[in-house]
Amino acid sequence: MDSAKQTKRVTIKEVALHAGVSMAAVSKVLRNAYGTSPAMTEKVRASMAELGYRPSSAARGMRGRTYTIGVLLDNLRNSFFADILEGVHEELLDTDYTVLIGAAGFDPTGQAHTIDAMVDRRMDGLILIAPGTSRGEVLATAADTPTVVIGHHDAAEVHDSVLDADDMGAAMVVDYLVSLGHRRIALLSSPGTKSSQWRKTPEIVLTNGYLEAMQRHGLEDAATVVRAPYSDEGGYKAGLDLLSATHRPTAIMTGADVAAMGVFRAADELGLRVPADLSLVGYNNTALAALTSVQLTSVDQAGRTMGSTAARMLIERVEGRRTRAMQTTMTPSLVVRRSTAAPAS
Amino acid sequence: MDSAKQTKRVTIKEVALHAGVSMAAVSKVLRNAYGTSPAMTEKVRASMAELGYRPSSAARGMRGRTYTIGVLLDNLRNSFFADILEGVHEELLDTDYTVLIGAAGFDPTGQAHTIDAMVDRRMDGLILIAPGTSRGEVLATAADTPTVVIGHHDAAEVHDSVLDADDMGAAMVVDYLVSLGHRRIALLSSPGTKSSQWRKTPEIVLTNGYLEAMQRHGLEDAATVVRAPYSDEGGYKAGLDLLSATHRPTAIMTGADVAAMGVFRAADELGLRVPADLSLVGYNNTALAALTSVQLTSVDQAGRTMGSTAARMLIERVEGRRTRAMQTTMTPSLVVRRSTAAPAS
DNA sequence: CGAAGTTCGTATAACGTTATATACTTTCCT
DNA sequence: AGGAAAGTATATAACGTTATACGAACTTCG
Repeated sequence: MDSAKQTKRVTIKEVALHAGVSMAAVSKVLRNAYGTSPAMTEKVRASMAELGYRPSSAARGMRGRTYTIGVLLDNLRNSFFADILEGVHEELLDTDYTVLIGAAGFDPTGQAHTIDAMVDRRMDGLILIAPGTSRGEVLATAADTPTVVIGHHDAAEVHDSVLDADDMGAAMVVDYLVSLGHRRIALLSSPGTKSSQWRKTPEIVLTNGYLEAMQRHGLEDAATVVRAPYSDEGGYKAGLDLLSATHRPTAIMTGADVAAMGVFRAADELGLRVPADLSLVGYNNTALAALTSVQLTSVDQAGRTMGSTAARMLIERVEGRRTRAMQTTMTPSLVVRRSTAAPAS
Repeated sequence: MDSAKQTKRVTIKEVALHAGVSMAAVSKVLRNAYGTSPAMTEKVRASMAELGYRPSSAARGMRGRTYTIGVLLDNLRNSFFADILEGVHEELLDTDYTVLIGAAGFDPTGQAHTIDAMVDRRMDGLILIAPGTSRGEVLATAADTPTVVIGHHDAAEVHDSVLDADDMGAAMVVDYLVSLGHRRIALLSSPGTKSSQWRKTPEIVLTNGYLEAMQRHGLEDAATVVRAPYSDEGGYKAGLDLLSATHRPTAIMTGADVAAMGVFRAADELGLRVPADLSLVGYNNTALAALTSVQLTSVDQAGRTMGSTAARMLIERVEGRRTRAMQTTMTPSLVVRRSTAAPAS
């Protein structure tokens, strides 16, 4: 007699009994399936409400869907992901789907585990934000579960993609900085995962865009690319390296706002002022960049739109309204704030 | 012949066949249940590995557990939550449990939906971070599913709690500001949800701590409390109000770092410098506060420890090693940075 | 040496849904 | 009127696990 633990949940059977119909009928109403008269639907709905019926996702998952969408991301600190998530939620607000997020860390193994966990839970669809897992694993997963990959530019027949024209973004930054008079413009990009088989990760596309733009301006000799994790610490270390070199750059662009903050810290420590001594440009235009005390020039990626687009594409697939893979590319835009200026001559 | 869609998953049955044992035996090995010889365990494990077996969480959920822990939070932008999450992940790293996060928004209805969704999915345990849902709903959920509530100070027999001594935190801030010479110290706290039945939400406890401390210093007449959502926008509006009043405060403390950033923006717009004209104190000591260009004095809450503690308590309950409810209270500490100074005389 | 434990393994009934096959009514056309 | 087609509702076999009950083979011990 353990003080009435575990209140028994109402099942489809009891609803059927209460409404005076078969279990199959209740199931049909639940799924909006064909073969239900308005009268019966109404009756069943009423019984469900009265009894407080809630379908068991576990049981549903054994045969049909679970009405769950999984979102994989590496960490919660990058507020660009919060933008994307907002878009996903917005799109799925009035549907029966629930969004569950897996924060898998930066380690590819951990990410693979999380993806597996989502598949084990029979999630209906997956949104993978710049997964560090090998391409092969993602393709294998996507073969069985509808998947949208955000970030990577590699097209695939088996999954959909939403991405940002990062090459264009890089070019915009370089063009802008050159127009201010900068020539020694360095890029801080992410190291990426070794042998992940992705050929066009965001950082690779970004780097190519940067190099092409530098070349276009005849600045190929002034181009410098350093690799560091997109974090405050990563930006700090790379910033120290870059800024203590003999011919230090007059401008640094980073692949993420958070890394730019680390560069800022390094500059501060070396007694360099932004933007007087160093122009700094971030990427993603997160809330961080807009802070009064920060005012970081950044590239906006419309994360919210990317999220809602990904969600819409995913549901189309889940519900079988589309079988062909597709890619959506967003155009970035430059947001100029106070971290950039003409170089000291 | 749809190009071999849906690769058939390996089931317990096939593992049993391959290992030459019964399904029951495989299930036992899977659960580390009693009644398995080392030899058989080894054999089954080998078969599972060879066939690439993965248990179906849906099927498991129908009778036993799902090995899933759900974490409810309102939004992803508050990086204090990321700290908590890190602690949760850390604690659960070497276990079979997977953490799934629901970002439910600030709306109580949305949060209730998300909690229901987690229960529908038969999650083994729930961690609710300062839920805005009514206390009654939380108690009802906790009666069936092991639950840890983070933030709210209301004790309950049915769920565990992890909280921060917010009254002490407020007192520390007031004491410090008074020691600097401040007298007109305002508090910006969260509005909280109407009729949520929680009597001791973090913001209420914080406010009480603040009022008591002001009183202790004989400053009850100088006490001002304004309520605004913990967001940049909320802080901005409240900041404008406070700082454009005739007798404006010389110091403002906020219940969240992110709100302090909004106050900063308001001060900037009014031509007030921090800390010369206004001392500003945040709460949570998020990464935001530590940024070079921000340097916000804040109260550290040891979010990571709160997360790992919550996870440990939850697993104890899930695995039935404890049935009595318990509360853990953390002691906050003040981190002084450059946003506070003596008031201009 | 037989009774009473242990230990290890098996058979099988749940668990709560979905989807397929089927039966019974109507409605719609010649 | 007669038969096909369309519309409704039902019965029931999965789905992949877990947990209980039970049986068989060993030990232990008085």
